[in-house]
Amino acid sequence: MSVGHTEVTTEPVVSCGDEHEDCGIREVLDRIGDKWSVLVVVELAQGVRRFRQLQRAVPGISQRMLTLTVRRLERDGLITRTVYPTVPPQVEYELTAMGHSLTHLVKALADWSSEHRGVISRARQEWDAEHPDSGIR
Amino acid sequence: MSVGHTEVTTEPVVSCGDEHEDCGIREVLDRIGDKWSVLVVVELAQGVRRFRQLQRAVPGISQRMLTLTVRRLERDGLITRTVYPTVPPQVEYELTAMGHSLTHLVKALADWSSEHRGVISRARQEWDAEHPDSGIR
DNA sequence: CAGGATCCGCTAAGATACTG
DNA sequence: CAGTATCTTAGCGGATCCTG
Repeated sequence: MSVGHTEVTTEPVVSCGDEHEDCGIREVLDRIGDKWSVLVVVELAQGVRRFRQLQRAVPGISQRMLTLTVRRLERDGLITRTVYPTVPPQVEYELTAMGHSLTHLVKALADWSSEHRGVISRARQEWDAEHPDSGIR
Repeated sequence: MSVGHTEVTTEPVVSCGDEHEDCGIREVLDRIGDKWSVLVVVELAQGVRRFRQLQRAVPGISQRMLTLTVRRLERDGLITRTVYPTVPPQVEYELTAMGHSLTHLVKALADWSSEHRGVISRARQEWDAEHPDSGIR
């Protein structure tokens, strides 16, 4: 076995050898990679929430987007939607068991983010300084 | 303290109490939540790759999208771009240390995905059956 | 309160052609 | 090979109005 060749390749953590090409990563990202899903999930991690409560908890989200977001999360079995036939109507959203398990993943994301936020920010500034008008942003 | 009130609230895994509102989750998702970044990172987790190698390894990506993707990853300090002034030109992309750490996160995503893929798929079929023409997909 | 229905602008992303 | 430049399109997401 030849030495001298300094190729590190730090052990393939993701070999992606299971599926035809992309693991199932894209499947997850297609669900939580959008603008709002994670924020809704994070809020629901605190407990049961009603529609308006969610909208207030996630500033900037429109009714339309909130509706679409909770519908998709419900469709995937990540949250439940309970309608109480009162007047005025009352609808409660709650994480399912799977939804809660997703919460752990979100925490991993948050942890990684807070750990590297500074480094990324500095790398970005440096890159922007070296590439003044690159169009990238 | 009253009992009787069955509110579970299964321990807030993500309390999100650090930042003003959304933790740093969106920051990560804005980087890897797009259509291609993760796939490129996964491929680079195998080792150093050249431009065309990456494009072949990620079927369906266009030159333009690959360029944009690697530029952004480079800007964020997740990969390095090394140009060898040969002819024809040769450019090598490689994960940085931070890029490799991101790899662990991606593995967590892949694991969660493969664990729940079945459940999600079934939940989705059931939902679609109950809501024939809802517009959601 | 909890949404459904519309209209509409913006940008991400694909296709194509060209360059050092 | 490794890109850049340009054009075009799809659809995400915002705003607004309306209903049970």
